[in-house]
Amino acid sequence: MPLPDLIQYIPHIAYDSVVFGFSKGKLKILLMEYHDTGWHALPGGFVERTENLEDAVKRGLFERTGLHEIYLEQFHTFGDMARFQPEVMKTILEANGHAVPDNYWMLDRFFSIAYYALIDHEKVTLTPDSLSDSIAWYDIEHLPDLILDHGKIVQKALQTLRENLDRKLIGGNLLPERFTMNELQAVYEAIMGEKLRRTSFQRKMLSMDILDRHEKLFTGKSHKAPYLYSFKTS
Amino acid sequence: MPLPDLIQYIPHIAYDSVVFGFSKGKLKILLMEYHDTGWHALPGGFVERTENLEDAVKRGLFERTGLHEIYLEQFHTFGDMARFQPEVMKTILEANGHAVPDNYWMLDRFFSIAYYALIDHEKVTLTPDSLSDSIAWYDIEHLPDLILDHGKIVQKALQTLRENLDRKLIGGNLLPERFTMNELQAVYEAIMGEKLRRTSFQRKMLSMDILDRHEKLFTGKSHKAPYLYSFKTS
DNA sequence: TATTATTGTCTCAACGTGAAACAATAGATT
DNA sequence: AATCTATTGTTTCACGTTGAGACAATAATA
Repeated sequence: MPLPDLIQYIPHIAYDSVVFGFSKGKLKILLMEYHDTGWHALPGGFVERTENLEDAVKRGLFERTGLHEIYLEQFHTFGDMARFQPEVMKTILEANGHAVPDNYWMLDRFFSIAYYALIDHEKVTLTPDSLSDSIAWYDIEHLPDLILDHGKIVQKALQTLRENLDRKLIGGNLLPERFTMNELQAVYEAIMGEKLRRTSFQRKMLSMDILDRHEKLFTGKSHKAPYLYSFKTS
Repeated sequence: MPLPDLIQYIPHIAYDSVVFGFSKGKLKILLMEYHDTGWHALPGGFVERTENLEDAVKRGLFERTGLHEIYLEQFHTFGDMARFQPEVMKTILEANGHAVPDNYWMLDRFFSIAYYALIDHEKVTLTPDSLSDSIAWYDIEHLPDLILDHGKIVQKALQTLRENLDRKLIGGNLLPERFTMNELQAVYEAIMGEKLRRTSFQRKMLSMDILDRHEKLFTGKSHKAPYLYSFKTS
């Protein structure tokens, strides 16, 4: 596979996405691992010459997760000189067997527009890109070191997610269509990083009139069965 | 004055700033008016090759307002194809007597990183740039039509400012060092676009323990004199 | 039938806010 | 000097929200 040609992309502009998922009670994000280097990075990409910015991000997410309809929110653009480290990209490309000219466009200074996405962990089919050995879920509390300023990007994403959690009622995007109140509470706790009071949480969620209550979920355990809920579509 | 050379700037990347001020009970923003065309636009600019993004924005704000220390917050990056209208910039440049080559870099597609700033209206010394007849304050409720998507940028700035107003306690940045409770309330009302209850507002502000109370302000009017307040520096 | 674990609901106290009353006071009027 | 007017600072009361805990309901087991 040859090096991508600059002609189809806009130079100096990239995006990075922080894709949140929820599994086994933990909040996780998607990370790529590049060939040989062992370096980890956020899934990102470039914008085509005639493509809307947000369409580029959606295209990249679809290629890696197989999902088309994704909850997506832009949260910050990173443009410090400190993130200009051409030797990082050069090393990654060379580890893939490419001969990289010194003036190759991917070695230029880039501004990265960062988005976070919320997806149902169960629905994704992960596909690495050509430069990567893997794309996989990593527990938000035990992340490996990330290249460039990607660690800072993750922290800012998490901060923004926390600030938006109540205001935008987005927690449900991390769960399947139907879920128990306990599962929803676990999502909120994983995002906020703190325990919440069961009764207050339930009362608050129900009083907001955003949930539909469905049938009970019988798990086989010897106790009262919880109801299943879904978010109202209207 | 010759056309700026691309060499010193990063192509495809611009910033726009929504500078809020408060005067005569009204919330205002700064707009440029370009020579001849009569077109209005947000004050913006480009990022130098080795300059941090935020430093570029501060540089532009200093050139136009004379202020160095400014409350500044990034809120969104605009990257739709719909904002790619090279004939707009071409018309502006030609109205300034420039001969514009078809491939001139300022006619390319640009991504604009938008910031809002809060400043004390009394402290600014306004200076137009070389392409503009004027830079002046415009009442947020009576803005002229703006070029490209600058109207949308203003609306998004205002929305973000409203969302951040209570959470970040930023209203004071629009006032002088010392102010009365009534003036602070007027700022909040102008931003939120609604009247607030005097007693609740006062109680809330005082209970947050963010204000220092100073001497009274005697205006000569025949009624009780209000105290002056300032935001705690700590 | 009793037990256990968990869920759904209710109660009460503490707190925050809207609405209104009340108290204080700088200058004008008499 | 006493009174009046307009505005500011404070207090009170009603009401809604939330934390903390009690209580009721129930699915499977002993």
